[in-house]
Amino acid sequence: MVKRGYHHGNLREALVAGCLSLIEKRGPTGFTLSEAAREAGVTPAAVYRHFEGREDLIAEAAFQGYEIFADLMEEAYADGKPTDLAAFEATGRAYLSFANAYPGHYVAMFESGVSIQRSPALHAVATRAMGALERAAVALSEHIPAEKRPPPQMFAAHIWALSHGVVELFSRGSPGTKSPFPPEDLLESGIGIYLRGLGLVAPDE
Amino acid sequence: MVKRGYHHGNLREALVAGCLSLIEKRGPTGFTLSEAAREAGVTPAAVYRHFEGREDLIAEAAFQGYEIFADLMEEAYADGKPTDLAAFEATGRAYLSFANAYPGHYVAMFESGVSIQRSPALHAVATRAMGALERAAVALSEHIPAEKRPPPQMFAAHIWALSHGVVELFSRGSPGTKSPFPPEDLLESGIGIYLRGLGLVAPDE
DNA sequence: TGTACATCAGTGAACGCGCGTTCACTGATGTAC
DNA sequence: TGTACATCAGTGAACGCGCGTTCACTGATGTAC
Repeated sequence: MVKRGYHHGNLREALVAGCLSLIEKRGPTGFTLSEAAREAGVTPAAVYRHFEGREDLIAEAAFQGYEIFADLMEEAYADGKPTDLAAFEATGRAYLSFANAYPGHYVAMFESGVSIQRSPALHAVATRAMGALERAAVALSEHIPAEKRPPPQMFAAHIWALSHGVVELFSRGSPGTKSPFPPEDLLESGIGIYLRGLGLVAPDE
Repeated sequence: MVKRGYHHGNLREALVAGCLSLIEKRGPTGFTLSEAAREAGVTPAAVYRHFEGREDLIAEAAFQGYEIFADLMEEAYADGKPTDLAAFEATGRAYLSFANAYPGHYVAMFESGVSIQRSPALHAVATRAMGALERAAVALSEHIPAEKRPPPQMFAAHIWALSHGVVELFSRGSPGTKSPFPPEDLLESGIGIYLRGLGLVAPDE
């Protein structure tokens, strides 16, 4: 920690970090520009040296989240290694583990109300993240006989929705949350059954 | 509309209605006790004749939502008529159509941060709603050979998660939302593939 | 039917609060010569 | 190496705002006799 007297050193990142931890603790509502500043040991006015305002700070947090997320997704996909099937499953799991490992980023991205259209850069990185999942779906779909092959974007959407639902309902302490099963198992088994339904996994095992 | 002078007539319900429409328009964050009062043509202080405060108002809105939801789910389940399979599918669809038809309630229930444990009444009605889905899952599970039968709560959780994910990601104008498919189709096809994976639907059709 | 009175459901003024944002400022840092 | 100066990154006071909540109050309604 090289925080020194008058000049902070790296206020920009400190503010993002504060934003993330507040958002994680209290939800996107509970985040306050003033409080993030306070947490960084700085006057609220100082924030305006680095961001246009409250919204802009959250958007930056979301942006950084998407970058991490995109990296993780691409790493999970790994160009379809070892098999298209395994790679596809891995992207689904990557979604959940991202949500677990970066809860603040996750909330900033998906629950803060920040539009993906807010800036071209944000849009680009979000597209990159989803691109990995879509590529996985396309590769996988080629294992299905062409005449009974649903559009690959549909797989991607199904898996995305299932993962998001598991995260929102069972992985975070929101509503009733007497999670009957660990979220990992729930997602794993859900994806398994789903892939069987597509005829991509043997019905016996 | 029998709203008369000094006495409102039915302020309690008018406040709930105002709360719902605000929540629907602006999200759970954008809801203000004062504004709900204003919308009902009444002083903020008047709210305290009927509710303990802001939180309490939202909780009432959520409660009413759960009641509608529970009714819809039970109706969709219809004691397993005409078949266990059809009834199960119908409860999944009911989730989505509830979210469409009652967006304000939906947000109050699932995104406002109101805990289901807030009051016994709230907890009871939420349990009733989920009960329909669970009963549908139990009935359905009996069509699967006992030795390869996963726990029925797991189906219920999968379908719930998928439905919730579809709603959050593709049915409401939140993040990127260039929904590639209509949400109804997405959910329908997702459930279809899933049930095939369970061996409950013939793999050909 | 009329009157007295209790109860109920609102008012409106006031409070303290923390927010986001602006502004002129100043202390610290970096650079040219 | 030393000095002058531009630039940068903070301060702190101030602003107007709308919020949730409280309080003593008052107008409207319902009821007993």
